[in-house]
Order: sequence, then structure tokens, then C-alpha cells
Amino acid sequence: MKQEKGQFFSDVFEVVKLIPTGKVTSYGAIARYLGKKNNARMVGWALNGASTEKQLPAHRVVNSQGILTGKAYFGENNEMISKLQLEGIKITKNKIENFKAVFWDPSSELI
DNA sequence: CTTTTGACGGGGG
DNA sequence: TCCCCCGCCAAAA
Repeated sequence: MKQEKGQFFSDVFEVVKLIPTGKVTSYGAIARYLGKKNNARMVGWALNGASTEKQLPAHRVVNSQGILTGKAYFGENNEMISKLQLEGIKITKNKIENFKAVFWDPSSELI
């Protein structure tokens, strides 16, 4: 494998890739799955290096509030919102409506 | 090498 | 309920 820059990055990439279409997850959920409860910031940071490149559906990763905090990193347009809406996710003002309904927890769904 | 920041989360006032 | 602070880990300056 290639190990981009750190072991954590690779782990985050893997989990993000496993997010099913039409579902979303939070930074904290991924961090918790990796064993780091409070290092949700690292998850976002990892995605920062893959925001443009890679095939990471990072647009499916939001914060615990269901807000698209990193939409600015996807492009000047609301590319992130558009993609999510196309997947059937309802979004209002950068915020996922039925967040809980579309929430995908790797710690529970994934083993 | 040290310091600051960062796509966050949770707790406290 | 809203606002502020702390924590945690890693990378960039």
C-alpha cells in the first residue's frame, strides 16, 4: 500500500470509501472507530489532503451536527451539497435535514 | 526543535 | 440556550 503520510490518513480513507451511497457519517464517528475519541480534527485534516484528489466521498462526511463544515474545500460551488442531494440526502443551508436517518456509524454498521 | 493551527467534540458557565 | 474553553494528534511554518 502507499501510506500517504501517516497511518491514520490511510485508515480514514478506507472508512470514508466504505460509506454507502445516500449515507453520511461524522468526523467523530470515524475517529472513534479508529480508536481516537477526540481526534475528529485529524479526520478532517486527512480528508483535506484528499479533498480534490482521490475518489474519497468526503462529501458524505460532516460534523456531529450534520453540517457540511468542509463544503468550502470541495470547490467554490456547492459541489458537496449537490452530490449529497443527488444521493437522496436532504440539505438546507449546508445542514443535513434527516441527519440521523442517513447517519452511517462505522462503529455500528461496520465491524 | 518549538509553536500554531486545524473540514471537531464534549463539557462547563 | 448560547458562548467559551479544553482536549487530542498531526502537519506545516
